[in-house]
Amino acid sequence: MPELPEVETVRAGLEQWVVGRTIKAVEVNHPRSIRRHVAGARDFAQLLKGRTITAARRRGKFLWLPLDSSDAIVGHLGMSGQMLVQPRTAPDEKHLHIRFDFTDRGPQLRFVDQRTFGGLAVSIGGAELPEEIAHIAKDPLEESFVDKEFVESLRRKRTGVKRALLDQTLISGVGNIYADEALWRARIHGNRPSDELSRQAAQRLLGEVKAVLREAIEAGGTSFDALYVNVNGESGYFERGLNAYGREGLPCHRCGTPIKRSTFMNRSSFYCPRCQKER
DNA sequence: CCTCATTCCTGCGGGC
DNA sequence: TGCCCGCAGGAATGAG
Repeated sequence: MPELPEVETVRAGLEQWVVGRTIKAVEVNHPRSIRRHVAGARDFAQLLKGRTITAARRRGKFLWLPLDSSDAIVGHLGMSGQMLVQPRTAPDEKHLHIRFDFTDRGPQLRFVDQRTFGGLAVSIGGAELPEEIAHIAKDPLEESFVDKEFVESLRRKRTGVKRALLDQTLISGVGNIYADEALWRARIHGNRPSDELSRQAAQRLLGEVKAVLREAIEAGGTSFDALYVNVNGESGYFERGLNAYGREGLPCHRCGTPIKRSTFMNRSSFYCPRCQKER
C-alpha cells in the first residue's frame, strides 16, 4: 500500500531511470487509468509525444514528472499502482495499463495497476506544481512544512486524531499504516479527539510521523505482497520495523500487551490497549 | 465551511 | 472443489 515512503522510493527510481529521456510514443490500454485526464487517451498521448522528462517530483503520495513543455505527467499509485522500468522485450504484465516508449530505444516505463484506484494525467502548465494536487497539504518531509501550523490546525479540528492524520488537506503522505505506527510511537489512541490534544502531544505525534516516514524511506518502503515494488520490481523491507500495523494479538514491543485491532472508517486500526489509552 | 459515509476496483483467503 | 463473502484502502463525491 503505497504511502509517502513507498512513493518516494518510486520517485527516486524514476529520477534515476527516466529523467532526461524523450518520449517517443504512449499507449493507453485502460481508460480508467487516465480518467483524471478529461480530454481522453488520444489527447494524453499527443501531449506527451516528443516531450522530454526533466525531473521526478513528489508531494505526499502524488508524483509528477515535469516536461520540457512546462506541462507535467501527474500520477497517483492508489492502492496497487506500479511504475515499472522494463526492457522492451519483457512480456506485458497482466494489468499493464499505460506504456511509455522512449526515443533512445531503452527500457520502457510501464504503469501497472491491479485495482485501478491509481492513474496518470497530463497537467497543463503543471511542471512546477500541478493544479491537480494544489489542494493537498505539504508533506512533513518538505522543507517548507511548518510544524506549528500543523499543530494548530490539528487542534482546531473536531475529529479523531487518526482521521486527522489521514486527512490529506491537513498533512499529506500519511496513510493507514504509518498513521498507526506514529500513534503507537507517540502513545496516543487514534480515537482521541484532536481538539483535546495538548500542543506538546501534537508536536510529539508530528515528530513520530516524520521519524517513521524517514526510517521507512531508508528501508525502501513497506511491502506485504507483490503489490508494492520499486521501479525495478523489488520489495522494501520496512515491514520488519512495524510495531502496530498488522500485529493483532502479538505482544506490544514496549509492554508485551497483545496488540488490538478495531475497525473504523472502513479500515483496520492496530494499537496497544495499554500504551494507547482512549482517554 | 465542516464532518463523515459511500463509492470505485481486483485478488485472495476463510467458511461452508 | 467451488462458490460467496469480507477484506484490503486513497481520494473524490455528495449528503447533512
